[in-house]
Amino acid sequence: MPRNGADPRTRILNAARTEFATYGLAGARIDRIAKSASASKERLYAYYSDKKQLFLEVLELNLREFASDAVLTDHDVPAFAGALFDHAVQHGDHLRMIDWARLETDGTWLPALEVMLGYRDEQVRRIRLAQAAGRVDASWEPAQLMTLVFGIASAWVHEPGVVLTNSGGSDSVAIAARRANVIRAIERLIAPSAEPAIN
Amino acid sequence: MPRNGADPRTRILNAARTEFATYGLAGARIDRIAKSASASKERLYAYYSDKKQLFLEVLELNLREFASDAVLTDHDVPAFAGALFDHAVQHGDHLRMIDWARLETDGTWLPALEVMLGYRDEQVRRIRLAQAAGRVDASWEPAQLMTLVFGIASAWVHEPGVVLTNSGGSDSVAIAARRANVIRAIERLIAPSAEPAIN
DNA sequence: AAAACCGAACGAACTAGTTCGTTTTATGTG
DNA sequence: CACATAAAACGAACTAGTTCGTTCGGTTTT
Repeated sequence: MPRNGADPRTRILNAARTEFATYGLAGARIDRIAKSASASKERLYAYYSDKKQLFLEVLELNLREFASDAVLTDHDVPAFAGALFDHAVQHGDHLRMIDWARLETDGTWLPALEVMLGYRDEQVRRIRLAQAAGRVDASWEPAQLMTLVFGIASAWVHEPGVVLTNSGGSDSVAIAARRANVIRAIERLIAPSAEPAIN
Repeated sequence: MPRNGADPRTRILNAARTEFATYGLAGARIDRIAKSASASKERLYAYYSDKKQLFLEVLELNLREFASDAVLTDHDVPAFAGALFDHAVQHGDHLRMIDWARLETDGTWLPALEVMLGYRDEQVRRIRLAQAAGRVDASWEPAQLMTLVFGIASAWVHEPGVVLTNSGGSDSVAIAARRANVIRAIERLIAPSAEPAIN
């Protein structure tokens, strides 16, 4: 855990990332972060004013990486969903942080999430383009479809049974199967057809 | 909040339900529960040995209500998804509790979740029946489809953008639109023989 | 009278954040 | 290269506040 050649500031930030992702804002321990970063609390508070601010810094960082990692390109929504799924698998921390932020929040903070909103709106815009290109059924309301894609890509992260028991396994075979199911689900969702209209 | 004519034990349990759903295990305050239940801490610890045990009691109760509320019947998976969605809307607490339990857990507890596993397995079995009845595409692996249905039905609960900002509104019109989208998504998923089964 | 209940106080353990003396590292100068 | 000086970092103790769980005398209910 201590393998961090970087300067204390980054060491602390990295330690905070796993600490907050694991225990949340309330459950995280400042001393544990400092120790795991091989740094002193004195340094921690020299760089970050607050426990909460450090938490928000981590959250924003995660959201930023998330946003730059999974982007809808070439009107290819299934591939986009696949990228979302892969990101969720490889960076489980990011999803956890988002959940922590959602649960531990009064609704009274907007600092980091403009990142998320900008990202979301951009992808929604691209869904609209994919619809114009005939790659996605036009009867979907873009923003709603976006939410569905997110929900499907992260279904295995939030599913109560699998998740609470650690059952279902995390071996690469099972993961590949899930990924294939995600792709297939999305393909079925977006397949253009002669269906009635919306809302 | 304090209007509870019941005996202290149930008053405490009810207060604990909203407290834990709101703040989680670590964030919940015993004094707040007691006060909100118009009971004394002395009574609380007379009935419940532990903060954690009270939390688990609440969780199990929620899972039980959840399991009896949304059941797959008549091979009608879209209706099942609708029921899941409705339950998520009307009992947001239950979903939050599940998320809290997932996040705040080391993986070292099985007390309450046998409820969830039994429920899950039963619904999976019914999906299999729906497939046999030709109402659901047989090429889906039942358990995987189950997870997808859950993910779709609760997509708006977990979607980062909507959820972190409280945007998107919770008016009945928006909710109805979401519900319709859930149904439509499921219908597209399960539609039999959309794929090349050759012949 | 006995049991259930309240209210208030208390102890012990934790924890965020601060302070301060000491040590290490970086930097510049002769 | 040697050396001085300042900034950066460490470590450990300390403050102040919070919170779980307990205890106990008094009050209401049965």
